[in-house]
Amino acid sequence: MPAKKTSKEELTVKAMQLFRKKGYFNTSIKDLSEACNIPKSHFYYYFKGGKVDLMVEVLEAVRGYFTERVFPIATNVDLSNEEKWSKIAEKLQRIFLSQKGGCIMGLTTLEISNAPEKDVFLPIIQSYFSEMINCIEGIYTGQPNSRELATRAVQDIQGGLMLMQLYGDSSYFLSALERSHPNKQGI
Amino acid sequence: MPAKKTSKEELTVKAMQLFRKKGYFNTSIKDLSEACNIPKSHFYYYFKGGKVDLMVEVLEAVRGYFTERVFPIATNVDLSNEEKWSKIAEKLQRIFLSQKGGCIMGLTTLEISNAPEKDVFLPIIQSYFSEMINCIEGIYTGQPNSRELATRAVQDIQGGLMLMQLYGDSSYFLSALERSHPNKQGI
DNA sequence: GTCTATAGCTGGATAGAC
DNA sequence: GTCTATCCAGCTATAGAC
Repeated sequence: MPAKKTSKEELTVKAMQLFRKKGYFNTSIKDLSEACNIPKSHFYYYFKGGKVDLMVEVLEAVRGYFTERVFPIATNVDLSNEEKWSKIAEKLQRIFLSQKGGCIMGLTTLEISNAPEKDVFLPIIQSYFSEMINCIEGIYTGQPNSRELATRAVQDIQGGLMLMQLYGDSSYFLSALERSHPNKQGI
Repeated sequence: MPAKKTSKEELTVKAMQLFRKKGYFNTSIKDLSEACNIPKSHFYYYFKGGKVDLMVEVLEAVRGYFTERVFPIATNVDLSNEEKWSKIAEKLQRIFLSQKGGCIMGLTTLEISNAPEKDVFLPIIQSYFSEMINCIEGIYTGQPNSRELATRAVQDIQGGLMLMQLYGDSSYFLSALERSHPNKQGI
């Protein structure tokens, strides 16, 4: 395992934590370098395109994590829909409650959607949310309007993450998870 | 009507539009001054506390608008719950679809909730969302769990505004409004 | 690959003329 | 009240030694 690869991954993880907490525009390369105990210029060695390049790497890493570790749960044929959901809900709780800060995808969307960087960042985030909606839709099999229910679940969760940040109270997020349980989707 | 008051209001409105589109950290005093065709220093005459002070004024103006013009619809005794909701939904559509940009309250929450400015900004936004939840709860009278349903509606709408920004498609927001109709809250 | 040093610019904010 | 001029801190990014 080459040292380069390891270091770049470490920087990406640290950057993710900071972007998630403080947002893209309010996180400076100086903040990052101090959090990593390296000189600022080191970032420009690994991320030739500067801050934008770094953010792309971060967003793709987050999306990749969900694509590989979270969303595939929905296609596991050995699990019932209830089991799939409880496993996914557990993962989401670990991800969004384990550290301060909210959802980097939601925050970046709002920060960036009217800025020049949108052309680079938004496509990655769009894939992320499309995959998430598809994932949940797969768990709502049998419902005639499974697509709308899945979209609603994602919106509810995303709004819950926002109110969680606002009031410092995780119950908004947790309630959204409960409401999104496949057992509760009957109309 | 003194000239001072008028000018300050104009600056506040322009600032609101920019903050809503670009966010707090990515909007500079220079951006604002160019949008208003005045020198930068002019802002510091009206808003002694600088950018923070200006943002407080903006957030309070937005909150004030909803408190005076939107939320009172829910307590109008001449209207049925359906009528109340359709009037409120109409207002929300005018507010959130008439111009580019999303919800300044949601964006600011996520941008600021781990920054020093949170102590000044978040209380105003908290009042705004608490009033909104109360407002919708008042329309869900008769439902045993009206509070949870109202909270869900706010989260759904807020998530819808986010996906609207992300995909450039207002149907996420509009679907949330439809789902939040008091007629559809039976369990 | 990792560092120091610094360029070059833009940020928020202020002083002071008018 | 409104302007010009300016300060200084902070930013991204690069050059170049080691």
